[in-house]
Amino acid sequence: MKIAPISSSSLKNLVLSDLPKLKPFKWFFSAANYGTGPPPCSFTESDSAAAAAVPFTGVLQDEDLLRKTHMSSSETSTNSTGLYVLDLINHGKLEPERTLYSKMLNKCTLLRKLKLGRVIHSHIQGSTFENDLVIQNSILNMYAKCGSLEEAHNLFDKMPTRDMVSWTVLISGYSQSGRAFEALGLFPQMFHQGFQPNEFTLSSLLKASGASPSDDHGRQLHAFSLKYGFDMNVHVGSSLLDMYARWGHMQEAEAIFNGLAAKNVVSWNALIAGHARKGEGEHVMKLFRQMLRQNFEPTHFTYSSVFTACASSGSFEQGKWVHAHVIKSGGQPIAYIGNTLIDMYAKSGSIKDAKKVFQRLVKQDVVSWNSIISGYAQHGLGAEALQLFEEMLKAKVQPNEITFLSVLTACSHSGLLDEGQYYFELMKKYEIEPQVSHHVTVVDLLGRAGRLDEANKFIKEMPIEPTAAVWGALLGACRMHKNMDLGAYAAERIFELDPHDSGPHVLLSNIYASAGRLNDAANVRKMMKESGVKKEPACSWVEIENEVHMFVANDESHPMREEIQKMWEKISGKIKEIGYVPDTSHVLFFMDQQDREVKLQYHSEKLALAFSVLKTPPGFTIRIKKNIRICGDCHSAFKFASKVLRREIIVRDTNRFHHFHDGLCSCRDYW
DNA sequence: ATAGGGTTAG
Repeated sequence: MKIAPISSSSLKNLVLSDLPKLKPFKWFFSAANYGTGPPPCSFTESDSAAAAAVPFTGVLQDEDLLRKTHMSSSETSTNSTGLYVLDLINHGKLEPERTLYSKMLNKCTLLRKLKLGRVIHSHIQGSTFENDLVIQNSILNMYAKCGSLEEAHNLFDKMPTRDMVSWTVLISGYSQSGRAFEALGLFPQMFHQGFQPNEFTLSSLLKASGASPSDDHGRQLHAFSLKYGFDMNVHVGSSLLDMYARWGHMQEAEAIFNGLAAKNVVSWNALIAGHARKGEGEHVMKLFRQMLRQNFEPTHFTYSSVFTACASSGSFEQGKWVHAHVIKSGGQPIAYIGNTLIDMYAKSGSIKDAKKVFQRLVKQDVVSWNSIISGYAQHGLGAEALQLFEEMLKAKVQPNEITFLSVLTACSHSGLLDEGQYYFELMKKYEIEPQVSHHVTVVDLLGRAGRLDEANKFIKEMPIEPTAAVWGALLGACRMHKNMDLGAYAAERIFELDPHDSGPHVLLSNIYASAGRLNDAANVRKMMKESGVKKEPACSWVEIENEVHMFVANDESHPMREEIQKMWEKISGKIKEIGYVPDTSHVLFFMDQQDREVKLQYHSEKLALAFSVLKTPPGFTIRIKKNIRICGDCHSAFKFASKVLRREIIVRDTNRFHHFHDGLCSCRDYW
C-alpha cells in the first residue's frame, strides 16, 4: 500500500519522543489541532441595553460544532498525522494496536475524513484485527457517519459476524442521513435475526419515524419502548416527544415531556422547537422562561428555536430580551443563532437591527445572506435588497433557490419589473432550476405592473405545471386592475386545483361586486357556502410590555372595548379633518350597506392601533401584526394616523411590512 | 463501538 510522503511542515508539531511509549496520540486529540482563530461567528450589541455585555472571544470546545461552523482542524494536519502513523506501522516502527486503530477511526468519524478512513480501513484489512468485531463496527460507523452509506452497507453485508451494535450503527447512519425509510426497513430484519434493539437503536428508529409521513411505525415503536421500559431513557423519551412534535401532535409531545422523570436540555429543546415550528410564539416564550426557572442552561438549539418563534409572532421586545440573554450568559454565538436573529429582527420590524446583526457576523453564509435579503424584500426596500445580492455575489457566496426567490420578491414588492425579469433569467447562469414559487413571483411582478396578458402568457409557457398559487397571483392582479374576465378564468383554475381555499372566492366575489355583477357575486358566495369554504378570521396583535394582545374585528369581549372604541373615534375624527375618507369597497359586498362603515371602523388593526395609543407613551413606535393582508381602507387610515399621532406605525401583514410615517407609507401605496 | 434537539422563501 502506498502512503503519501509527510511534508516537513506537518512534522513540526510532532513530539517524536512520545511515540515509542505508545502514548503518542494525546496530542492527536489536543486542542492544538483546532487553531486559535476567532470564534466562527461573533457579534456584540454595543448600542443596546445589552451593551455592557462581554464580547465573544471564547473558542468553541465542542468538536461537532467546530465542524459545523467551519472551524474544523486543519485538513493537512489531521491527514498527514494519520498517514504518518500508518507509515510508521508499515515500517515496523510502531506496533499496531487495537486502541490505536480505534482512536484513529474515531478521529476520522468525528472530523468526517472519509478518505483517510478508507486508507485506515484498507490498512486494517490483512492485519491481525481484520475480523475484530469492535474494529469492524468502528469502520462501519466511520463510513455511516461520513455519509457513505453504500460503503457502510457493503461492509455490513460482508461482515462474517455482526452484533446488535453493527445493526444500530447502520440504522443510525441511515436515520441521520435523512434516509428514514431505509433505517426503518432494517428494524424487522434485525428483529427476525434475533437481535434485540436497545435504547440506542430505538432513538435512531424514532428519529426516522418522526421524519416519515405515516405514523404506523412510530406508534408501534412507541408501544415497543413502553413494553421494554425504554421510555424511561431520556434519549428515547426525547426522540419520542420530538417524533410526535414533528407530526404536529403537540399534546402528545407535551404529555411525553411531562411524563419524563429525567428531563434534560435536549428534551426541552425538542419541545420548544416543536412549538416554534407551529409558530406558537407565546407558548415558546412561556416554556423558555420555565426552562430558565428550572435552571436549565439554554443552548444554541434553544436560542434558534426561540428566535424563530419570536420571528413568527413578530415579538420585537421579547426577542431583544432573549438576545440580551444570549450575550449576558456568554453563550457561543454560532451561525445558527446569528441567522435566526437576523430573521427575528427583520420580521419583528427592525430592519436596522437585522442589518447590524448581519454585519457583525464573523462569517456570512448563504443563509445569512438569504435572511437579510428577504428581510429587505419584506420591508419593500427593493433597491437595497438587490444591492446586497450583488455584494453577495462579489463575496463569492453561491446563491441558491431561496436567494433568487427573495430577490424576485424584492423586485415584486418594489415594482422593479425589468430587474425582476433580469434576475429570473440570471438563475440559468447559476444553474438553478426555477420552481413553481419563482414563477408565482414573476406572475405577481407582471400582474402588478398591469401586464395581465403577458402574465397569462407566461403561465401558459411555464415548463412546469402551474399550481393554484400561480393562478392566485394572476387573480390578485386582476382584482387590482379590475380585469373581470381574466380574473374569472384564473379563479376557475384555482377552484379546480384547490377548492378549499377561501381567498380566491373572496377575491372573485369582490371583482364581480366592484363591476356591478351582483348576481355573479352572489353565485360565488353560494358556491363558497355549499363547499363549506370558510374565511379565515382576521386578527391583529401587538406586543406591549412583553405581553401579546390580540384583536379580532368587531371584538365585543375585550375588557377595554369602550376605551378602545372612544380612542378610535377620536383618531377617526382627527384624520377625517385632514382628508381621510372611509372607503367601503374593501368590505365584503354582501354586508348590509348601512353596516359597512361601522364594520370598517372595527377592523382588527384599527382596534390594535387604538389600544396601542392608549397603552404606550407619545412618540413610541407602534408595531402591529396581522394574519392577513392589510385592507386599503386601513392602509389609508394609518397613513393619516401616523401624521396626526406623530408616531411611526409599522404593520406586518402576511405579505410584507408597511412603515407609516408622517402621512406616507414605505410601500408607496404599491402592494 | 452504537442514540435524541436548531436557520433562510411562500
